[in-house]
Formats: sequence, structure tokens, C-alpha cells
Amino acid sequence: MTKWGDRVARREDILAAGRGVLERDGYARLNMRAVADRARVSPGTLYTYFASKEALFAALYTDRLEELGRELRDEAFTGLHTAEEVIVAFMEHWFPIYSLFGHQIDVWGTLAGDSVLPPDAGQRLVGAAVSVIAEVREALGRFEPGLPEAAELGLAVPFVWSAVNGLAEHFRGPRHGLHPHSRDELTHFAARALVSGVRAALGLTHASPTHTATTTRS
Amino acid sequence: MTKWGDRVARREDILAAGRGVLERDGYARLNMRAVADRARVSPGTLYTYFASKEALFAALYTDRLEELGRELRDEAFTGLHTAEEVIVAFMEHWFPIYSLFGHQIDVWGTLAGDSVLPPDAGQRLVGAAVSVIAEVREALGRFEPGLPEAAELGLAVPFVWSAVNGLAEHFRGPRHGLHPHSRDELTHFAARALVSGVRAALGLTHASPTHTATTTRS
DNA sequence: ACCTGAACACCGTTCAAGT
DNA sequence: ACCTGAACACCGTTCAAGT
Repeated sequence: MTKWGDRVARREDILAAGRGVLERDGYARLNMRAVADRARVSPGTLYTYFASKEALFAALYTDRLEELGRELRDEAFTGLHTAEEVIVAFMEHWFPIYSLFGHQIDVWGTLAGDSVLPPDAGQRLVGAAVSVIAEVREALGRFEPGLPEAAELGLAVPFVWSAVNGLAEHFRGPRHGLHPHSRDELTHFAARALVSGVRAALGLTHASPTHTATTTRS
Repeated sequence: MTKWGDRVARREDILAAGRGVLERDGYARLNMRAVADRARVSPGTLYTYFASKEALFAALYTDRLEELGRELRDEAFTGLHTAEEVIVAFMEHWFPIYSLFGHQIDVWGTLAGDSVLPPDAGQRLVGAAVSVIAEVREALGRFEPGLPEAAELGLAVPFVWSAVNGLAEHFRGPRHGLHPHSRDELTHFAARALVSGVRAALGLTHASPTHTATTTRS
């Protein structure tokens, strides 16, 4: 039971309540009254901690992105052997997060003044997203030596990012049950196509030596 | 001025009003009162023509998809020489439509019973979308002879569709102004990467003969 | 039959009043 | 200072009443 006036613990109560409602009911049923109830505060109190529903949501998203950055660095991206494996690992970690948050909030839009987030909340969110992308880029660079110097890398990054998010959107909800292929098959197919496609479009001559030597695990 | 009791004209008034509000103000400001005002009916009347806001929106989307199918067939896909050009042409036509409708409604979700659309409205919507995809597939098949028989075509289609929608989402709103590359550059880069990537992932040996002979236009 | 518009339910947000 | 909860604004939707 958070004590009266303990703003640090109260803020954490509210964030935990938001996470709880979001995970149990999804964004569609995330409303401020439900969060207030779960955090055992009144609706008005929420607004002394977060400027708006969107700001609360952005704080939850930011926390999750920062956690993802650590997961990728410390676990998901270790022991891989090919760029394809990096993409697959990233997608498997990214899809559930996108499914909770990504569809609802536009990270880059906050930069463009698109949103009404308080500037500091927007900056934390963008920073966390940039850092996740940097992590992926670094891991890919291990197996694609030419990548960091490629002239059109600035095109490859938004292309891959967009394509991965398109797939994440595809896997959100029940619709992927419609075609006969499993989620896993499509994920692996996409990773192969993205890596080959970007290599070709960037004019990279070939993969890393480890790539051709590695046999598929499936 | 639509006459009292003319249900056909009234329905068209409502659809036209919906299109008008949507194009002027975007989905965020599309509300039933605004549509009713513009159509010069009362809010209650809307619900004798469309079961819900979503059903009205789906009808607008369906009409637009059917029009797109005709545009692709009769104009956009004629006189092209490579698969890349097909993808570029499709994206240029698709992005503005996605920007108005695609972000808000989940075509495939209606099939999965995800939505609460009346069944016939859902079926018309899905049919229009399927027909657009078939148009793209047919055009690609002209320049990729091996495509229709490829074993994993069933993976390639949702992959490309998802990637294109991810890019459409990327170009929605102002955020693409953030990186220094123009929309056109990213569109062309994506088309090249998608075509090369899918070819490689499907194990297609090579492009059509016209492809290598064509010089880049940029 | 077709249409109106007041009313209901719901939800983001505010603010005067409490402790 | 921090917190409450009634109230306001807005919007999807319904339905008794009008023509």
C-alpha cells in the first residue's frame, strides 16, 4: 500500500496498473478509469503524473523498449552466425512488443511534432527506439562487413525497419491463421528475402565467410 | 436535394459525405455527426443505412479498392518493363489509399471473425482486396516467369504485402521528412530489394531478359 | 416507411473541494 | 502538497416520436 504523498511509488503503481490492463485487455480496453482503479487512485490523480493517456502509454512503451535493448544485447544476439539469424531473432522479440504498443503509437511522429507528448517523454521514447535499432545494426554488421560503409545504408535501415513492422502488423491479431503457412515459416522466409534483397540493392558482393559455411538449423 | 424516401440517393449522399470528411479531415476527425451534417441527415438516419461507423468506413474502403483494381488494370500496370516497375507503380498508387484507410481497418481480420462488420460488407471488402493483390501478382508474373510455379509463392505474397504496408505506414504522416532521403528514393530502393530478395528466397535463377537490359531511369 | 433529435453510455480530461 | 470524484466535452449508438 503506497503511502500518501509518496510520488515515486505512486508513479510506479500507475505504470504497473497500465501494464496490467494492457496485457490483460489490450489497448482497445485500456482506459484511464481502469488504470486508476487498478492503481487504487482516482482518475484525477493520473493527470498529476502523466499529462495524458498518450503520455502514460508512451512511458510504458519506452520502458519496454529499453528492456528490449538489454535483452538483445545480453541474450538474443549472442551466439548467432548469420545476418538471417539476427533478423529472425529480432522479429521474434519485436512482434509481441509491436503487438502491444507499436500499432498505437508512432515513435517517429513524436519527433516530427506530430504528437502532443511532452517533449521529454517524446525524447526518451525516441532515444529508446534509436538504441534498439542501433543494436540490430551492430549485430548485422558482424556478419555483413560491407554494411556500415554502404552508400545507401540510409535507405536500407528504414526499408528493413518498415518491412519488419509490416510483418509485425500482419502477425498482430488472428489473421495469420488464414494462410496455410506457419508464423515461423514466414518469419524465416522474410529474413532470407530481406537479407538477400538488401545485399543486392546495396551492391554488396557477398555475405560473410561464415554465412555460406553455416547449414540451416531447421 | 435528395427526395424524402429515396434510399438509393440517400445512401450515396452519406457515402459522399464520408469521403468528403475523410479527405478533408482524416480518420481522426471522421465522426458520425460530421458525416450526418454533411449528408444533411440526422445522426439516427446513418444507422438505417450502415450498421456502424466501421461498416460505413468499410464501404468507403471497398469502393476505393475496387477503383484501384480498375486503375491498375487499365493504366498503372500497362507499358511497364520490369518487376521493379510494377512494385513501384503499385506503391505509388497504394500509399495514399493506405494513408486514408489502411491504418484503420484490418481487411483480413474481418475474415477471421475479428471484426463486427456485417458479413456481406466484410465479404465485399475482402473480395476487393483479394482482387487488387491478384492484379499485382498477374503483373509481376509477366516479368518473373518462374513466379507462378514457385513452391513458396504462398510465403512470398504475404511477405511482399506486409513489407509494402510497412512502407505505407512509414510514409503516413510527416515522419519520412526525418531522414535525408526522398520518398522516391526509398520507394525505388525498396522495390529493388523486394524483387531481388524474393527471387533469392524463392530460388528463382534469374530475372526476365528485359530486366538486365533496362537502365535505371533516375 | 422514412427520418428526426433527444437521450444514453462511455471515456479523456479538468477543477473545486477535501485532507 | 497531494488526492478525490463530480462534472464537462465529445462521440458512437438507440429509440420514441414525428411526417
